[in-house]
Amino acid sequence: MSLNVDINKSSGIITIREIEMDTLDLDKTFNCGQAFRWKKINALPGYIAYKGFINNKLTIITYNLLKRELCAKYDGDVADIIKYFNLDLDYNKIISEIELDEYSQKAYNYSKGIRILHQDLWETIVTFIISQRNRVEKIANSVERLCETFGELDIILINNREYKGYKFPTPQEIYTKKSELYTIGLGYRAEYIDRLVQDIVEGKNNILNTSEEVDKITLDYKLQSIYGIGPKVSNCILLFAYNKYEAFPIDTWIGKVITNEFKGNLDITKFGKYAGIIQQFLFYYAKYGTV
DNA sequence: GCCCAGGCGTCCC
DNA sequence: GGGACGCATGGG
Repeated sequence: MSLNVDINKSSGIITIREIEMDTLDLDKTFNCGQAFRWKKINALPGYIAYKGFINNKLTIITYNLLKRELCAKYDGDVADIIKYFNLDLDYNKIISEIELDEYSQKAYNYSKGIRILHQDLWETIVTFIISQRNRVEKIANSVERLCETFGELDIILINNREYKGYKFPTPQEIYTKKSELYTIGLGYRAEYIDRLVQDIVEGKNNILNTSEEVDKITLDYKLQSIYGIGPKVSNCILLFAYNKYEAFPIDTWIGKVITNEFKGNLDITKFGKYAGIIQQFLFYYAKYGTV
């Protein structure tokens, strides 16, 4: 599938045209619980705008509802934006090839517009370690404090207006003053991050050097051998960072869906190799769709 | 104050 | 290998 792309040389703004809301809805995609650092910012009428990070570079993303254009103020290549949003994946085609049961169909109708992002591995590992037994709103606060405490300030300029944000800290940046992990309200999860940071910096853990070509089983094993990462967090990392779409995280919400809607027995293989996308629809519908 | 959250490690059988 | 149980915080 070919994308209609344009780059404005003077402003450096990347525009990707003909992006439909029902295959990329920024509000749903950024707030569905897969990413925790995108913040909605003021925009002109007819636009949706967010501030966040892509490849750990401060980025402003806007969507023009009328023209159906996605814009990115991003210091890097167009390919990075396409990769981050997985824009080369045709969601309509993928969904049309899955036989949805009645409940999954309802979940899809409610959730369409969510795309699984292709997020930074290290950031995803840490944020989903923090996510365990936690609330989405609180996870975002914890991650933000982590970035403010250990990360580097990034600033970009659009029309003479400054936008600021703290980058996600590297393992080394955390390691150099890691005792502060215990002062920013992470609870018992601070120790998990502490040990992982130490193992990575001391060369005892090479998870950040693993290729995305490695198979899901091997990656899952490597992830779950990390102290503080179990099946659920591992599946989130496999899905949101490695984009292993067969990954199907089962959390409390999906657990409730399986119990209440599928009589305790859901065969996820019926969703095929993109089951993880359906999982996200089910999660979003269960959490937000049924008041 | 009490309850709970995109779970996991540790016992114990 | 499976089922209880405790777990640090902060927000409602």
